[in-house]
Amino acid sequence: MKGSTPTSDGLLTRMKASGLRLTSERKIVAGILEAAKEHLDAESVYKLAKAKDGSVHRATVYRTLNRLKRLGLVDELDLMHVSGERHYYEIRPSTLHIHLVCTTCKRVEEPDEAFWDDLKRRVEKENGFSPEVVRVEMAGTCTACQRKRPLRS
Amino acid sequence: MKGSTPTSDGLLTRMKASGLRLTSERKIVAGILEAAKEHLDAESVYKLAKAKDGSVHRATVYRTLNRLKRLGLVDELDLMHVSGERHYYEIRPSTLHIHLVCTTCKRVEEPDEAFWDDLKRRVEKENGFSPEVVRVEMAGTCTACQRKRPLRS
DNA sequence: TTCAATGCAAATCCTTTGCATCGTA
DNA sequence: TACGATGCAAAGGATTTGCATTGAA
Repeated sequence: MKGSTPTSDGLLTRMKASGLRLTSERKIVAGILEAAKEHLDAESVYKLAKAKDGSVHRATVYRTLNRLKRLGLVDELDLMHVSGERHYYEIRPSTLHIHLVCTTCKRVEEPDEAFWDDLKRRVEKENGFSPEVVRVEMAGTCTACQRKRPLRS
Repeated sequence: MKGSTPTSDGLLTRMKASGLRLTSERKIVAGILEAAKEHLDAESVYKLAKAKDGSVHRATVYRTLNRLKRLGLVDELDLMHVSGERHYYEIRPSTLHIHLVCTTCKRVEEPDEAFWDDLKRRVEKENGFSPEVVRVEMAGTCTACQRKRPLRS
């Protein structure tokens, strides 16, 4: 995750702009999503929230994640199920998600967005499709794991 | 879905090659996946299977989909949750999925794979990552819906 | 003050599992 | 024939919902 690179305007600001009431529970959830250094599933968000304030209820976390998702402020990912059936939440980075998931070490890289413009232009030109949100997920082998296992085992 | 374009070798053939027993239930499920003209979730596959043979049990369908998924013969998609929380199953086309999901009419286009090589080469060169399976999902507006609503409503 | 958001607990939905039986290889 | 696959029913886990209460705007 880019996690600590605070996403543009701050999630809270955008939540407010979307007309959401900024309750203390929502502030906690937003904080967790912004600080996340790895992808978190709903249960993990709940546990972290509960650790900050024992009174936060699971249902509230689910409701909040759902609302954020429906507002398009947060996205739900499965990371191609490379490491299980869980679903992960992350702040919508802009319009583009790129995840390179290593099937060996399970680590997730998020490269820079160099080819986005190409991709977008191409799809617009060739398919007449105007993309708003783009998700690119690749499962494969990362540099480190390629070195460890240079030939097929 | 490309559905009716029978995927390379036929799913059944590849199931057999993977060492699976070809029971009548599995043949039914394979047939449904191959014939599908749209993306199907587990429940839909079950209903279609049940329609073909009333004795097919839901658990069998789930078990079969799971096994196919773990074998890499079938992929599970969420299509960016554009039209709900369901998960969809499709035969793994090769190594590449491209889905353009229209947020207005919910239709899913699957363009040809022109930019795949570029994308792959780029990721290999710039990130040292060697992709095996690639999923590109874009949510946006399709040609038809752009015409219907040329400016932002 | 008002209406959205929360906590709580029950309900629901989806998926998985244990076990006896069946059928493919 | 043997062992993997199925049907069935029950368990399990994740997520949602109704309702009374709380609290942000």
